[in-house]
Amino acid sequence: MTDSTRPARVRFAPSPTGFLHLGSVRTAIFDWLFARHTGGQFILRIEDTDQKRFNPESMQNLTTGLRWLGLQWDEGPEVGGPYGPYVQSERRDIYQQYAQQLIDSGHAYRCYATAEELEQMRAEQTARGESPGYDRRYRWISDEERAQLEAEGRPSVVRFAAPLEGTTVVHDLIRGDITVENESVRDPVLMKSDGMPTYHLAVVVDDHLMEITHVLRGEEWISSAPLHKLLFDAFGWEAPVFVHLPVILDPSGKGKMSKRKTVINGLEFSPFVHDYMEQGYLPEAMFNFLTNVGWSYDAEEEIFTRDEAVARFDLADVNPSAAALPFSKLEWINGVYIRNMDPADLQARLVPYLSRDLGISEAELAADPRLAGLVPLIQERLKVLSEAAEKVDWAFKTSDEITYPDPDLLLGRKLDAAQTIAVLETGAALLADVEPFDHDALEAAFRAAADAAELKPGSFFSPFRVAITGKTVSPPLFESMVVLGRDETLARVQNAIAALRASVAEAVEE
RNA sequence: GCCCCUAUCGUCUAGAGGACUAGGACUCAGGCCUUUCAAGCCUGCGACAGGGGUUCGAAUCCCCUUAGGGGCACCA
Repeated sequence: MTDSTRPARVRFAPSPTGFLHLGSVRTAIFDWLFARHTGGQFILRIEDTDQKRFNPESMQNLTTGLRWLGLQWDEGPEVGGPYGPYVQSERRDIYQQYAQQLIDSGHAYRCYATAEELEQMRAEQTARGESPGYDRRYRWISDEERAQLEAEGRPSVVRFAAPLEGTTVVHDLIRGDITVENESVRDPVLMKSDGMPTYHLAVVVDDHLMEITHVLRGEEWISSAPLHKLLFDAFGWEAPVFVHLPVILDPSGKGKMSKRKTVINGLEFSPFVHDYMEQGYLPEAMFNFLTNVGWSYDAEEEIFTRDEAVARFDLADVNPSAAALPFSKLEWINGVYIRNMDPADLQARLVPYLSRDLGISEAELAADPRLAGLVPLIQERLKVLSEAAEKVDWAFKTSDEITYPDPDLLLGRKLDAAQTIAVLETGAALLADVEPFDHDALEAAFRAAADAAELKPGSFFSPFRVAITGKTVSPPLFESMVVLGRDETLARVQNAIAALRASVAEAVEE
């Protein structure tokens, strides 16, 4: 159990270098859940101190993705807050001030090593079989040497003067104590020569200034946690609680999930949130799915609402071991959410996808009575919203656009072309006369006809399915007929009869 | 190479020394239902990495081994 009585301040601190990644989102979800659980704040901070890698497009991608998932931040870009600015590149002066404070107190120093010099140093270390790391060569130079280098105008960075002896113990909320020899902290760079801070300085200064109580981040940060602890100590600040979340593994189980799409056994997996938006995953399903990786609601239930998760979430219950995302479960969960939706809601959510895939304007679709009839028919058959088009496209075509390139598909089970034509003609007569033209009347009439013809329903019905939709797999038959209406249904059946006759004639000629 | 983290079915997980013949979910296989496809229902396959301790008793605590993962930048 974590102390849930005190409101926590947690931050999600991505760097805007690419598209929003599922691994990042899982961290953001845990941040959000913990903030809500404790009645605290969820803060968004942009870590854009690497000017070379900054990608302006990714800001939009990030905020869109977070909002899609319902992870609205309480403080941060676009919404402001009392601890701003929340974009690190706008906080340059703050970091410079704190770096100077560290230099003044003897906890940091300027280093004048060039990139080439450092590269050579590492090469030599590796050649000697030593582990590569800065050898502190500028830590103990004399004041005269320092003055000389400054006078020459040599560019410099600010490095942390790490303790040379002893050990540092970082307590991680889900992993316990992590102990590291201070000697292994090799005076990392705090301020780069361009005047920007490195992650290490910026994160410590900002987490302190923004009064962050719990630092949630990926386990790839474990190795720098002792450095951060040491920095908090050097400033004389109290460190926040560290929580290193398990990394998300590649679906293949090999290594961290990559930052690009991967193909495994012919299936494509994307690590980017926007791809799931596009495919028609529901944000609430995605949220539910991701929440179950590294944390669990209880021993039995895997489907739960956001509020239920907020009520139970506790960082102390997070599982420390790395996990691959179980994508087959995502499909299942999404299907569950779709099935549980109010049909009117589903219809509204389907409109943008159908509009895109069918080439019909959203306004036109929304007003089309066929859509309302179709949605309940496909609701339990949908795994993702983007599948809808292929399931209902036939309804939006004209009878001429339904073609039968392979007329044999029209054939009922164990029926030849002549028998199938007879079936279709029987059905056509029923379709012309049945009253009312609704599901029950149609089913009754067709079942009676199948009986009379001494055919199994499946074998009698299937020619109509293909005639009407052009496909062997479709939504339920009679409901589909009702959506089309009597005239359109009849026209398609007649076209199918004609297609079969033509194919019989062709076969005779040969 | 060095440092650190982790280890339960194929995958995601439950498990806080006795409630474990190790539970759930997804996937897969079989069956039922059925106008196709789904959905639903039932059944099945399937795991405590290995070895030492501690203890009356270990999936659970300790150690070693092994395996997997992360890190060793003027990137985050």
